[in-house]
Amino acid sequence: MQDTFCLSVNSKFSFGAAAGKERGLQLLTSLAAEMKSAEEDAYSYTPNVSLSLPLGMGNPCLATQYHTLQSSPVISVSSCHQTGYNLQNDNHAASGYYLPHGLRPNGAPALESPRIEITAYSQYPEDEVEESNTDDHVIKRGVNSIVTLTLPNADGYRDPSCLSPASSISSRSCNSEASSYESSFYNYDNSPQNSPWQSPCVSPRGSSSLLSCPHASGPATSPHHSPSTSPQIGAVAEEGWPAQPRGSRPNSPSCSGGGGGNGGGGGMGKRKYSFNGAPYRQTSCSPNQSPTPSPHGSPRVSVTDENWLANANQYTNSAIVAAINALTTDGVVDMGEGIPIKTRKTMIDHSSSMSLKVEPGGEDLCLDEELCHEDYPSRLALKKENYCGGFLDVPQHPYPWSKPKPYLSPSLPALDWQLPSCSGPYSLQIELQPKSHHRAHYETEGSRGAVKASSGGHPVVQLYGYMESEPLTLQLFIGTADDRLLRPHAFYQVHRITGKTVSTASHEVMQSNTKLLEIPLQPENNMRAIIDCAGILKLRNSDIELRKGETDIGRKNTRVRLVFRVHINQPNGRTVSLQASSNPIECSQRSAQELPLVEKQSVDSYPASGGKMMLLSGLNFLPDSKVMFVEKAQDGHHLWETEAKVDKDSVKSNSLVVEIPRYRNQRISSPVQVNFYVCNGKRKRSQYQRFNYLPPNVPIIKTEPSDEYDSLGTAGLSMHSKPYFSQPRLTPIMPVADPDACLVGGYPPCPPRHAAIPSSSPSSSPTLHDLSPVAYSKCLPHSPTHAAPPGPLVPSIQETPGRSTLTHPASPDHSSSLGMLHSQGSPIHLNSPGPHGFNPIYANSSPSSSPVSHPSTPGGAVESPFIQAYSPSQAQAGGSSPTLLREDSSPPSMAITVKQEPQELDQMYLDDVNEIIRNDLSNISVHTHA
DNA sequence: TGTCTGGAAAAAACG
DNA sequence: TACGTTTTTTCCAGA
Repeated sequence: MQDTFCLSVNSKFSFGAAAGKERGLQLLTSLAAEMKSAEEDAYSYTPNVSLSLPLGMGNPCLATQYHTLQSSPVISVSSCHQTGYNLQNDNHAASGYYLPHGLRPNGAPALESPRIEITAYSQYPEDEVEESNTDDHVIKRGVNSIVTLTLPNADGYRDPSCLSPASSISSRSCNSEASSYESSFYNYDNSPQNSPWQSPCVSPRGSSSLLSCPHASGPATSPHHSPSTSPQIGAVAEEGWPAQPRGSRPNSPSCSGGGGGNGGGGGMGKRKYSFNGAPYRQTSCSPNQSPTPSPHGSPRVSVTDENWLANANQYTNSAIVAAINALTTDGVVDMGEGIPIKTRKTMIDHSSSMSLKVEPGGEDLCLDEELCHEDYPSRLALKKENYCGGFLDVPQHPYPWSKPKPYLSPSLPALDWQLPSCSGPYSLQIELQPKSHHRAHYETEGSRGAVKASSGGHPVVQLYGYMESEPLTLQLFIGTADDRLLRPHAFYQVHRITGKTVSTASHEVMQSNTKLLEIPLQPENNMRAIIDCAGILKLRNSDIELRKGETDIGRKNTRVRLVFRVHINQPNGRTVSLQASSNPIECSQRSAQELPLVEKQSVDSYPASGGKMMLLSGLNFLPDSKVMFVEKAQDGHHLWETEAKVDKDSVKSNSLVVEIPRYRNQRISSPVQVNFYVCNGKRKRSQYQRFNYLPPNVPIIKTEPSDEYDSLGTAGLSMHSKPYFSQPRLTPIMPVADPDACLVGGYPPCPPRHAAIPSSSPSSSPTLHDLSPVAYSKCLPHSPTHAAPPGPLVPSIQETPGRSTLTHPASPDHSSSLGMLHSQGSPIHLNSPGPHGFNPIYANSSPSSSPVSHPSTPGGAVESPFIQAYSPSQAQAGGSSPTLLREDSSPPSMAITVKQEPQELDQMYLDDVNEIIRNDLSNISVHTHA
């Protein structure tokens, strides 16, 4: 940890030239020290707290502090948050709070060289590393706070409203980005107060113009180019980077940007865009240039929108917000963080013109930029000096109109926090799941359209239990679908689609480095939204991997999930935040065509004797497909593997019947969790699906989560929605970084909570969020209660004293280690039952509400199905209710079953990833100078 | 004309 | 280091 911090600090400072930096350093240093201890104690939390808040260490609930800060300007908890937010780090920040250092890199402090950071992180387990952004954040925050204090102004905010009408145009990344970055995006971080919605101002030029779409600038105007393409790169490429030699793909941002990457490529003539031409990179387009009319102008604000917008304020807490905002600006300092070094360098030169566009990875930049924009006046100075140090100078633009301050949600949970899908009377459900495959488009390509539903049409999301007349905003972002906790996907961004065929109004906003699509949920539509406005943009791996702090690798990391969130203000001032995530979506071209995908299974547990036929439904099954059952030890090595008998005669491309093999040990006394996968060839395997072998005497329980699948069921087999873990196994659970994590009160989680709710947080329901200043407090873990085993995540939600609960992403390690449950649908559910009071299961008042039932979701089941998963930690911890998660109806036995393996990773995935990471780390040095 | 798509070549990453 | 394979990214072209 220490190292990390140190590094961060240094790096940042190095960048930051700003005056006061030293001060900041000192502070940081001290903070770091504190944090460190804190971290030790509380994992990630520390960082956040640290900075400004002394609370710290001792304090169990950082979050609280954090929030507290909000209330008290001084501390600037909020600032931290915000800072984080502002910086892009929101997530991080947030996460940071909860996450241990290692978490995502995004937030990583700006190091001069990303590599360095990585190295530092390397210390930690992969997981940790990845997730850990926290530290950085912390630092940043600290820094920010320090620095920031001064900045306040929100004048400059961009008008969110302006956003991306372009999007429509949008398909093009440029636009999109532009929009997002420029107009559309709205960084929560940045602008806290106003909700973008509220101020729909349209920028005359279109914000985009400012940012300008790369297109214009781009030399080559290939249609494809997405202007926005990677901003950074673009900039870089165009100006800074001369053409690179082809062969090398840029690993470094530069490369990417440089285009070298591709551009480089081809000797062949295909890749036109090389640096020079690099269209996409063009992003660099000078704002001015942006030929593209900014979407802003776009009328997009429909009446509907307006209404919707009106709500925007919901979250706003004026005073606090204001304070926060002021603080927020700080983030500027860090802006550089997200940017790959090279890029930054380049950027420096470019300065203003480049501005907004950020590389994919650069989104950070974008954020930054936005930030810059927002506070422009004050910020600019900072930016350039500090953070930007040259990089992202954003041209100041003239936003004539006052920034719409988006509402900032200082208190809103970070995107990597795990939230429940239902709380109290509310239940957010995905009524219609997206197709399992959607080819994402690159910035260099045109849009590939909106994500479609498997049954045709588009995904549908509905909020149940909401009886108010005020419309709400549904947020959508692209999340991960791996074994770890659900978090924003670093390599994919949601892309706003507009056009004739799009019936749903949307609006882009940036939060942290993640683009969010905000969609109105209106009472007149029964709080139901058809998601026909969301496409998926693929960012180049090289761009993202170079990002500072980014530890995830993009290769083979092509599965994502649509993550929906809604924040409901309560009369008492609290906010209930719900989240539902879709089934995993394979976004690569090739994979979608060849890899088998198991979407549902008719049986998820059966006695060790086996013999029962299980129906699998999914995609790309072949007559030669094999189904392998595997049991792995916690250390990852195979304990047992056997090929199950596939009924060749019944094999269809979308369904397959397999006989459950006999387990190796017929005398198990407790359920044993194993995995199985479908294999079409050497490297063509599906992700692991979960399966539990039950002791002979245990009543068989079919876990069919839902009857829904029955329909599928051929032969009467009822299907479970996705494998528990399976694909996404992700997340669900949150490890709570701190066991003690506090939950915030709110509604009790979904009704059925078996688990007792922690007394401590009586009211807390994971879901709730308190906007109140105090709100997210983090609780430091003291309590083992949550059990999360030491590292492991606890599913959880935090409760802050009295506040809302959230789950945190577990620490990286944890995450990996965890078994997690994963709820495809809603991760949240999983939470640890016990301590936190979450229940895996929800009962919903709403019709379909219960997650479990999630009837609503056709796939609904899907969402919650996994529930079974439980958090290992819990299991281990014992304290928590073992129950866990079983969502379904799984038999009692299920409850017992806990997964023993905390984490089973998909080999294909994880193994590869791990290796890659290892390699990467080993090569870091190399890259560094490269 | 512009958006979507499917397909595939070229480049890069791996082993 | 060379080479084959796999994956990623860019282009092309048709609807």
